[in-house]
Amino acid sequence: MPITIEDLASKLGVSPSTVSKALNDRADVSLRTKERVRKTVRELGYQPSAAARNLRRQRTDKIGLVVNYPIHMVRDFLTELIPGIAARAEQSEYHLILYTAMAGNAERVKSLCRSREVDGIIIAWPPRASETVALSQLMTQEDMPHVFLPRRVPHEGISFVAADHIGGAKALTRHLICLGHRRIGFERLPEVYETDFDRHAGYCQALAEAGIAYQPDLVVAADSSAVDYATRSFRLFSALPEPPTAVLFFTDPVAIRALSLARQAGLRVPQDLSIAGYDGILSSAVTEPALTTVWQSAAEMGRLAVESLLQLISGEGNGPIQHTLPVKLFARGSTGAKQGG
Amino acid sequence: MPITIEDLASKLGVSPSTVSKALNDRADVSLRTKERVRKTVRELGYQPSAAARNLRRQRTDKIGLVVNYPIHMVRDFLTELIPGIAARAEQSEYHLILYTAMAGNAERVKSLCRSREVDGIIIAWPPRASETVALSQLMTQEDMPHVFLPRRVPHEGISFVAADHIGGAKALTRHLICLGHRRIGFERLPEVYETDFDRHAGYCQALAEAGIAYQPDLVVAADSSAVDYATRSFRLFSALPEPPTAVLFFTDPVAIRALSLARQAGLRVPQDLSIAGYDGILSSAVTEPALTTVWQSAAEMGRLAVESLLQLISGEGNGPIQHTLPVKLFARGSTGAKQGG
DNA sequence: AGCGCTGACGAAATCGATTTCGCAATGTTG
DNA sequence: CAACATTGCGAAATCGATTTCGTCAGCGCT
Repeated sequence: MPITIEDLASKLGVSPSTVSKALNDRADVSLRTKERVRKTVRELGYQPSAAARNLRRQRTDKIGLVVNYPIHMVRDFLTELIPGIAARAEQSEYHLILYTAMAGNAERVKSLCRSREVDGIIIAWPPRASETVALSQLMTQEDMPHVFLPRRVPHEGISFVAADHIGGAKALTRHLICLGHRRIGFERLPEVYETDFDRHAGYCQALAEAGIAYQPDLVVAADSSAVDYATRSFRLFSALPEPPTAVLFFTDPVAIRALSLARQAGLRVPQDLSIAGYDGILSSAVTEPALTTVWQSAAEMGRLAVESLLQLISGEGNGPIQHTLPVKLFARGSTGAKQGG
Repeated sequence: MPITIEDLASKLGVSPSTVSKALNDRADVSLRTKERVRKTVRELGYQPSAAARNLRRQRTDKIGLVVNYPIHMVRDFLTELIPGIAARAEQSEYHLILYTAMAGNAERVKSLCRSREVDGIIIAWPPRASETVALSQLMTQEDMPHVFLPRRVPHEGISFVAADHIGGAKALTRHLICLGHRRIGFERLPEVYETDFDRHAGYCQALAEAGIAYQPDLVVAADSSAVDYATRSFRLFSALPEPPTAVLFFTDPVAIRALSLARQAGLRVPQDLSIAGYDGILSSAVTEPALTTVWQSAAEMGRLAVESLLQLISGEGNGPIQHTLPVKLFARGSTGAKQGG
């Protein structure tokens, strides 16, 4: 029922090809004709059929965001990421299609590639390194530009946008060291993602630079399968013969939980125990005391991911694009100078 | 470069039509052939071209979400809404395309309709009533199914999914009345959206049912153009000759800000002043004291919106679909029994 | 044998744009 | 003035699927 290019053409007394060429501003249409066409297009409100264009031009001006992770675990990040991606994409007349139900399923990614319903793909949360490499190869074979996010991928041939987690953990650790802390607890994940790896490295570096010996018992592996693993981690720290005076928790929610647990245990924060989180979720600003944390701009990462992807799509840059963004330290009330000793 | 239906057909020694019919499980293909086709499809990983299908079938199996509001103002809601919509859509083999850069621009909505790149549209945040009606008519003319969200639209011909703001404000007000409050402040928006209208109605109803006279001076219109309008509203309440003992703020962020302001003013919450918010954002749970608020499940609204939209698309239901969802009261520490008097 | 019917398949039209190529009408040059 | 270039346009092919319609073989029935 909508108006087609044919309708337009017959109304103008020219051929469809001429209309098409006029609208795409080709050289072999006279200025006069172009004007006539554009005028009528405005009057009739003609809009070309997306499907027909896509089919003929073999591109869709759309990019896909594959969320490769349980959404409820990364909500805060997505909240920033998705608008960031959409806004940047729309600047370049691209649009964003969301795929949230294909977590870890390479087969579905392959189908997505072959259906050609997007020109490029952003994968949020790459799986473990080996799977990620396989996934990337698959997409490369299908000739589908792609960028991973927000974890770096330890492979030189793969494009990603990541936050500088070494720098983030280092900044946090340094901050605590400056406050006089020497026994700094560090919660890490048992899973072997680069994120964990990097943060641990940052922690180690900061200690080393300050000449503080690394104490393995101060590093606790979280058991993310446990229902309330925040409590578990917190207890492991406080059960140590000589408990830390400051603890870096792996995420803000865990740290926020730790604030309550500390209060329940009769510990004052930060006088008796300094607590820091990671990620800079919104809630971290309104706890009592406010949480010291490190923040990565998800919107900025999204923006950069789109820009990288557009480059890959246009085939400008040669080879993979890898970005590591600085993070920002928010030193707030939950960390303070070490008391006594 | 990808495999086409023609490749498949010649590999199998049948015609493209037969392959297509086999894949779409038509009756006029023998079981034996269907099996052969399916087997080869699996082997070759054939996936039909989305563009070609869309063109021929005149549908895309995609729905659009038009975010008709400054994103940073509705982040918390979108965080829940988008995954809710995407998840439900994907259940029915639909996907979600995001449009965030066309706020209030009817012309762009029209283009979207005419390009036929989506089968239906969800509009998040309808504009003022008259514009909404115009927008809806425009889409109806273009034969584009659509649903508004999360505000009700005061027009019987328009489909929407909304939260029960009358009930929400009523529940909050009742809650405060039960706690012994009689002078209950109510912050409202100057803009004339149904949301504000409904909440005010709920507030009035609760007062009326309790036999409490409505006091115009206890109702303050927020000046959302002011930089820190939370402060402005708070001061207006406390400057009253006889200040309220409890206040309903229009949103959680404002209420959270009010918690600080109260503390600064030397008021204890809830002993000296009860404070309630609205929306149930995540941060509301971690303030000190935690905020009493009302929560609407954005995910659930998204789910319902998709379901309504799918019905409109399939043409099952006749006429518009209107849903009003109950909201949930979270009575927390920021509201307490009225002291003295 | 003749008729109609059914089951299985393929040829060709179709969706609506873009792009290639050819052609006619001009303009330019030696 | 002939030869050649340039300009502006249209006919037709193309993208890759779906759908309509026609064909033909095989079958049962009289």
